[in-house]
Amino acid sequence: MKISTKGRYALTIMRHLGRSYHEGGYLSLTEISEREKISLKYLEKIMISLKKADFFEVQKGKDGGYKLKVDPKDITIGSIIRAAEEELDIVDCVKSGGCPNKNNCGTYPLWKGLSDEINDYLDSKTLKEYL
Amino acid sequence: MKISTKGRYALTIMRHLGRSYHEGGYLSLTEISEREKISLKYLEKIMISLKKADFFEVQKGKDGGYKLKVDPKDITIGSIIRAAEEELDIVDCVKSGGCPNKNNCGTYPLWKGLSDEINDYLDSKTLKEYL
DNA sequence: GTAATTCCTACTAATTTAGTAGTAAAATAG
DNA sequence: CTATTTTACTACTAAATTAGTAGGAATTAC
Repeated sequence: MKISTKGRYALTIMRHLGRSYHEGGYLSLTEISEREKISLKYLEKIMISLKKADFFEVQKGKDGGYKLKVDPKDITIGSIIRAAEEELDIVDCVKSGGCPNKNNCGTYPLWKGLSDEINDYLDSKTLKEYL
Repeated sequence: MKISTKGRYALTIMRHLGRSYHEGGYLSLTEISEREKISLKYLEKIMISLKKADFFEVQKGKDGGYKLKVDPKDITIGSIIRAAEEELDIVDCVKSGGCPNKNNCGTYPLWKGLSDEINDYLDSKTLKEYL
């Protein structure tokens, strides 16, 4: 049971963006790629997932990049990880539409409880706390 | 981020063993395999991991199998899952000897906190509660 | 001694995660 | 207006992990 590098790199991206939040300019993936020595192509791919969450404004072309449009104090770590990992559920049965037998399953409450625990924890932390 | 079938099947095995705890006899994997429609060979493999935890007495040969030597009320779900999954750590950096830079890492406390949260939750539940 | 069982070693298949490649489209500086 | 920089899109490959299978040796009850 692991948080994938995708999730961890997503947080890395968000931390860079978070740190430049008050400066106002755009930060490009090229820049983050160089600072972190992570391939630009891989960051681009992670960004595709991350964009679902609608955290940023995008500017193409020279001096372009991304900037946060939400204050880091209002972005939870959970929302970042969920966007990046597509699936943050500990077992398939807890996702919506998951198990048709959940009301009759001896272990469903266990996995549901764990899943809630994880999500609550990650939602209790904000990006600001980890800049 | 998922609990693997290995972990879930390990719990399935332990639930069967837990339910027959007070009868005292041995329960074979063949029997569990038939009840649950899970391949015997796969259950055997999972049992190899599970045995590390020293939960049972083993009897080879006819009418043999496994029986718990620890009361289900004293077995935590965490101890089962950790035995089965080899690695219950959310990121590599939290395992012992993990990251050499942990004291200087901006996100180590996040992952460590999450990891502790998960383990504490699973250790707060006993097998008895899920028979 | 035979049937049922665990124990041991090795292998294969399937799935997921990680990472790369190439190009198109947009935006801007100059 | 054009060269450059950047995101956006599509498709692929490689590596690692997870899931599952196969065959037989050792042990035990009857």
